[in-house]
Amino acid sequence: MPAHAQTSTAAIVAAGRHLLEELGPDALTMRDVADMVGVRTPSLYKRVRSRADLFRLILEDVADELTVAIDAAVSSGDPAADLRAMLAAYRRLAHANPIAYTLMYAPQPVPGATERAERMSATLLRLAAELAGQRNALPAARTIVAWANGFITMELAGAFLLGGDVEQAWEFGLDRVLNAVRLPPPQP
Amino acid sequence: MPAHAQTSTAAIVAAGRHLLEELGPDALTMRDVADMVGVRTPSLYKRVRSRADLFRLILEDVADELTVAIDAAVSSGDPAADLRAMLAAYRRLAHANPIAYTLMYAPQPVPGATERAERMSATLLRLAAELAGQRNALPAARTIVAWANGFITMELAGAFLLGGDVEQAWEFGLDRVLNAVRLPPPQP
DNA sequence: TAAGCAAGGCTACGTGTGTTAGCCTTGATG
DNA sequence: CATCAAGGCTAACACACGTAGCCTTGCTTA
Repeated sequence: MPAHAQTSTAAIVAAGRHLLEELGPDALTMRDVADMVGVRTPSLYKRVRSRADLFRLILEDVADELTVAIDAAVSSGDPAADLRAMLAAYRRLAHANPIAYTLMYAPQPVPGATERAERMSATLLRLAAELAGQRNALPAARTIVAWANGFITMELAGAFLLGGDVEQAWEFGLDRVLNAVRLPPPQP
Repeated sequence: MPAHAQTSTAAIVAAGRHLLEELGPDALTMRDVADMVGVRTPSLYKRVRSRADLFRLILEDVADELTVAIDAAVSSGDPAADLRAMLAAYRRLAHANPIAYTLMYAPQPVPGATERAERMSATLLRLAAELAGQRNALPAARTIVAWANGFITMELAGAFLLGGDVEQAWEFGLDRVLNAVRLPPPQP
């Protein structure tokens, strides 16, 4: 290796993540990232293809953390309890990285989304199968994750504006949704 | 009134909406909007404060359509049936305007979101109260709309990658969630 | 009817950002 | 010791948003 590298892809991604969460997507400029890691702007392009690519790397980084946190939260063996712990961990990380989280479900999905989704889905699918039966595992998992994702997205967007206790609404929804997917289909 | 206006705020918003849905947020440039409505770029600033303001106007426009579509869908008098129709209309409009829809729950919420949310919530809250009782109306409404929003967000982002029938998953979740919010709390 | 006036176009320009081209230093390697 | 490429750098381009300030137009009113 020639001359000592003054930065690294990891440092660039970390700086980008910091700027993104601290000041929002528009404030994530190549200039400011370069300042943070101690090089001039064009040097970033030795590590990162483009600004869009940097966004992709940042979201991958957060997605990786999400996967790890989710898997670490599962332990008890009881599917309902495990799902509660998993979704709590999911929500906690989303709160810690609100902007990146929201961007993960933005239009123009980034390449590599498929693999990411599969990694994140494995544990969920297993638990959903235990809870709702193999036959309904996929729709049950989709119902659960749709509810959780929707709830978190809305609270992060500040869409829960009518007062009331948001925490209570989370518990309410969690109880009801987990219960609902394991019941037989309702009668009209 | 002096010299004939060659464009209008409505035309600008319509052009912006079209560009946004057709080519994505990055392609929504003031230049292209101006071309579409037949004026030069700086003339847009007589009607619109900034590009961010144009985004705001576009999202308001879509939100208004959403509100109208939702209210028009409610008719039968049966709360469950009305909710099904309402959510179907909601989803249909989201599919017709996927990028704008996703942007509505993006970071950095736009001003005016409060009023929008209240307008959109009125019907939902009434139906939720009929279905789940006055006491649980708010958390029930939040559970329903969180599920629907999450489901739609994920399918628009292409996050349902594991195959299976997405339509069936929608029906599955809809049945289960509507049923769940009117039941008494589950026993552990 | 003629003068005034402001809405709403326009051109020209400044600033900031992403990105590329191409050079130079550096230190590990044969 | 000579080579060589990784990884810095400066310079410059393209293009976007946004502002300044002018000019035309046609309604309004004395």
